[in-house]
Amino acid sequence: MSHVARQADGDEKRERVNFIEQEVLQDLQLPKLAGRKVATRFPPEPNGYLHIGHAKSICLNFGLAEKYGGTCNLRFDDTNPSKEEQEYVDSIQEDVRWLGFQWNELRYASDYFDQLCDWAIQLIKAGKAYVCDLTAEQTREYRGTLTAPGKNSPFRERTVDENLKLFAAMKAGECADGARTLRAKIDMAASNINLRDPVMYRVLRSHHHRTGDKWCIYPMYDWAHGQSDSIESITHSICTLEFEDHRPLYNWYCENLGIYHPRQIEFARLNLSYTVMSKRKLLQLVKEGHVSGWDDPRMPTICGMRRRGYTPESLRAFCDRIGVAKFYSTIDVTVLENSVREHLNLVANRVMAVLNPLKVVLTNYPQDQVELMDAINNPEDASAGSRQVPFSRELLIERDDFMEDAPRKFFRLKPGGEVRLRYGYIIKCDEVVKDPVSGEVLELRCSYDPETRSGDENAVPRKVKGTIHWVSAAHAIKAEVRQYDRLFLTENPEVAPEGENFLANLNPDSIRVATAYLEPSLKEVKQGHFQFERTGYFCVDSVDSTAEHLVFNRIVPLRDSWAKMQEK
RNA sequence: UGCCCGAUGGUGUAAUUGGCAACACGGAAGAUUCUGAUUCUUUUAUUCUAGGUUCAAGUCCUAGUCGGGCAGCCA
Repeated sequence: MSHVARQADGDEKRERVNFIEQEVLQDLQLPKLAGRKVATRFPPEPNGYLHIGHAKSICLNFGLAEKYGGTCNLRFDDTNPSKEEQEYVDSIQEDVRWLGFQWNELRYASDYFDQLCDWAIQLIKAGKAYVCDLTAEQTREYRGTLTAPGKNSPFRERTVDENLKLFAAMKAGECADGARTLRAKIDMAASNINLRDPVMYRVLRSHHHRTGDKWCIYPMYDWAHGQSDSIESITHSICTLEFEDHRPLYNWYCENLGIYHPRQIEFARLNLSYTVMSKRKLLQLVKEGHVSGWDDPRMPTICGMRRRGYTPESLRAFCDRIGVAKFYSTIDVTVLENSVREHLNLVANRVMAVLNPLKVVLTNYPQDQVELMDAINNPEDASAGSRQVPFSRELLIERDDFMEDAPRKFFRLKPGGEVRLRYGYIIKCDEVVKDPVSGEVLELRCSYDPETRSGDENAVPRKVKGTIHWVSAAHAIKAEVRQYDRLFLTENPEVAPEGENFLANLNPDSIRVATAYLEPSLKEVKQGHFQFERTGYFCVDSVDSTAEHLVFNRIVPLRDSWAKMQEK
């Protein structure tokens, strides 16, 4: 009912759309786009794994198409074979699908290499492109600086015929790598450096993951991207802010080629606190073994988050929540974590698991008796049903749930105190057994109140302040539990002490492995997300967990207001 | 001493395009609770600076401040 009310409420409110969506909606009214639906593309370079920053772009591009009945292509920007690999092509497709999106068409910039080449010849013939023999270093010198204009290349005024001939030679493999380039003839004095006769083609002998050894010249990003968009009839080419300066060039190519001209719109890429996002740094973490791989659950990669147990729904909700703007902002990781909790709370079945055990003996409970207690699987979802959990004389509880010298506000077990065992009985702590030497608490001897069985209609309605989870010692199954924490200690890992880099900020305690005791219902589990009651959300590790050796990853802990209180 | 872009509560984004600054998250307080979870209620706090235009400016103009991007044959 409240759901309906909320919806009705929402209908009355103006829908909030980001600035890109606004522009798109307006553009669609233009005569140029008459009768057209929005068409976007997600254009990753296959030189690394996708991360949460890409998820923002994916949600934006695919989301826009989805929302307005348009289309979104997945296009690999594979114009630089020296850095690109099939492995990445595969993982990117898997990640996009996993996020819940379907591309209209799967394309590659390399699909357009022939067309691009024809267009280059067209520009040469129009006197708008020339072959340049300057070395890379000379090219840089001639380009000028941010404050000083460049000067024309001595090869700038070659004749059309000569350019045609030389470009053919480049293409035919008659030039050494780096010996020549094809450049657009624009303006060496332009205040925008991208317009100072940008390189269109470089000579590069490198095996391409799709075209093999067919080409020895490869187009630059700027020369490929806009035309690829144009070929695919993209209406809106959405990219990150660093390409803002490239927009005039994007436009120049489309205009001078006289081809359909999509509109490029830029937005600020995502920054997350306590993590790094650059491909170079992520690669370094992997290569140097600071993490176990691209899919290490501590990585901000999509595959890392997937293995960690984050759900596509939560990632999409997160991307929705952070909005889209041109302001370069940093989102606090807790926003991500809260999105994850929000979804998991709805879908994750509850189970009981003890991470740090303390033995409890119920002295007045019959020696060999075992009761099966009914436990609700998910209070948020009645259809999830219930299960039975064995209860017996010897139990394991969480060590943190007992305190010998407890403060007033401590609602859990203390000497002489009472607590409810979740789905069990109320018990009273009668005796604390300690190691005479170390003083360590070895076990608790308690008595249970047989009149207080959970769910029993005849039970006496007693209330106690606290409820704790437990497992039956004899029935519990062991599992390895990996409790993850943030990979970096500092909010912005890029800021490192003098002479050091981001690695100095690595959290040495970002993974903590423990042996946990789980209720037996988890015995045959192979996959899935669970809430370990009162502890956190956990998932079966997709890589290392086996029937003989269960491994769980902590996705995210539950909110803990007790811990927060203690901090004060 | 170039060009381009940006600046709204603690954080992130809105503001019907010049008309009462709002939404979410977080924080705080409380209620409910057999999870110190969830849920619910209440509450907190905002337009970078200085001028100008206007009945009216977060929005327009001018200047400044601060932040970011750009000098790959990377994307």
